[in-house]
Amino acid sequence: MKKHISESVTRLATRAVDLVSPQELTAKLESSAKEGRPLRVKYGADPSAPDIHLGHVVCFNKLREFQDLGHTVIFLIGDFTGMIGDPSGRSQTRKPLTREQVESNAQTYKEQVFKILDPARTEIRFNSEWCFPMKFDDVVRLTGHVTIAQMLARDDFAKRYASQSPISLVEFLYPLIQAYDSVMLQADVEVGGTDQVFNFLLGRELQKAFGQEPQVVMTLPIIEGLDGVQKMSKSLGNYVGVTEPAKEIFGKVMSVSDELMWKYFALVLCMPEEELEMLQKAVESGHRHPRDVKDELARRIVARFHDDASAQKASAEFAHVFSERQTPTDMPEISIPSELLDGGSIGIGRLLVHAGLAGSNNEARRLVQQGGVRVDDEKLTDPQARIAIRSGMIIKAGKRKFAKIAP
RNA sequence: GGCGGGAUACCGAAGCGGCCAAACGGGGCAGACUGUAAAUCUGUUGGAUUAUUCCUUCGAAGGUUCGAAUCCUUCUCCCGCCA
Repeated sequence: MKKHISESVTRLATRAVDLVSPQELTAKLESSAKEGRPLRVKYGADPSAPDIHLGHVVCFNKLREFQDLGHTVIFLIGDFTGMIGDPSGRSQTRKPLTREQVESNAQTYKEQVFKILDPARTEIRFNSEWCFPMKFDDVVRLTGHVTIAQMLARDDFAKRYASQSPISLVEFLYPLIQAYDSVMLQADVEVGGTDQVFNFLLGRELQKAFGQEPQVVMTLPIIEGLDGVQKMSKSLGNYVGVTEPAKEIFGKVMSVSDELMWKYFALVLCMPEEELEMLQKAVESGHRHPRDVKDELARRIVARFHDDASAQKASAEFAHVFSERQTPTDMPEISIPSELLDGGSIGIGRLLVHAGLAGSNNEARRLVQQGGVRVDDEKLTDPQARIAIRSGMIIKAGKRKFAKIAP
């Protein structure tokens, strides 16, 4: 029994960046086992970004581990915060949401989250439940638990304060709300990215103030997105969404840099440490080509969110298009309205724009001048060229954009 | 309440009467290379136009000038400092 629990702790602590504290986690697991009461593991979600991507998956994997040990995940949707937005208007990503938007986002979340989490052991909650009924005196009393010095302990606040950048009072309130959520949920554990440590720790403080046993805080690494530098996020557009088509997921993963792919193996696929090291050694020694390893990564990720067959297909198609430079097996078909045609032909610029392969005539011209356009595999260099339209004709713009003239 | 600083293209940031569709960096796109949509290097990056050129863009509205992102007026918003 004891041994069993220490194994659980070891397993749960794997790849966690912070764990406050292993002793407390052990104690909680013990009392959970003794009382037959599953732990309440909190995960807070932003209500405005319902596209779950690989960055979230890192945390969900961990939550799933808790579930596999019989514990309950409380998936908290921060709809209160979402509906208030950021009144200071500093952050464009924080536009106030309506009730309807929140609900439809929650629905989307459910569909996506259960690709990883076990619905039977997941509780979905909204913080508007307790935030909206609060009276102003409740709020003021809540603020009494925290000092400015504590707030300024948070790294980004400290930096901004030092550099005389603005810090809105609302921004002080958000961590407080998050912390209060932990109180209301009586969370035993809170899991999230490393950027959340401060907020999670504040949760502990507040729980203590409310006479609760403080939650165990567990943070996981943040993975960089496709650009390899910034954290994966929807607003930066460098993400791989779990509901994207197999082809897209595959291609996006293939565009991850060689160094970064290891992180994906570790955190998205939860590859055991020893296996990961072996793989890395195999690449370093030249036994395996990084491209092939990345292909494996991409296939496994696709298989996880779709299935093996789609993964194989995506891989084959990728090789077909990018390694062998063949045209893809399927591509969007376009038809040219007769009013755009002049004697059965059309200017290349207009054609590219119409096909959605270029955003403007100027862009189309640039594309042609740079040698990025091929019609039926023949490179065009003259931006003024006129194309005699023929059904089945294939237009290629850049490396990966294709269109076919409809019959 | 007093004083000062600022608002520039997707983002950051120069420019401070004409050579400014606007330096530079990031990002994006394209090309070369590659068993990768990695890395690296190169080019490109408002719109219309075959081109000459024209149109929109430097917080908003007016004004000065042959000519304004650049000067003046008013306005809006943001930030800091002191109280």
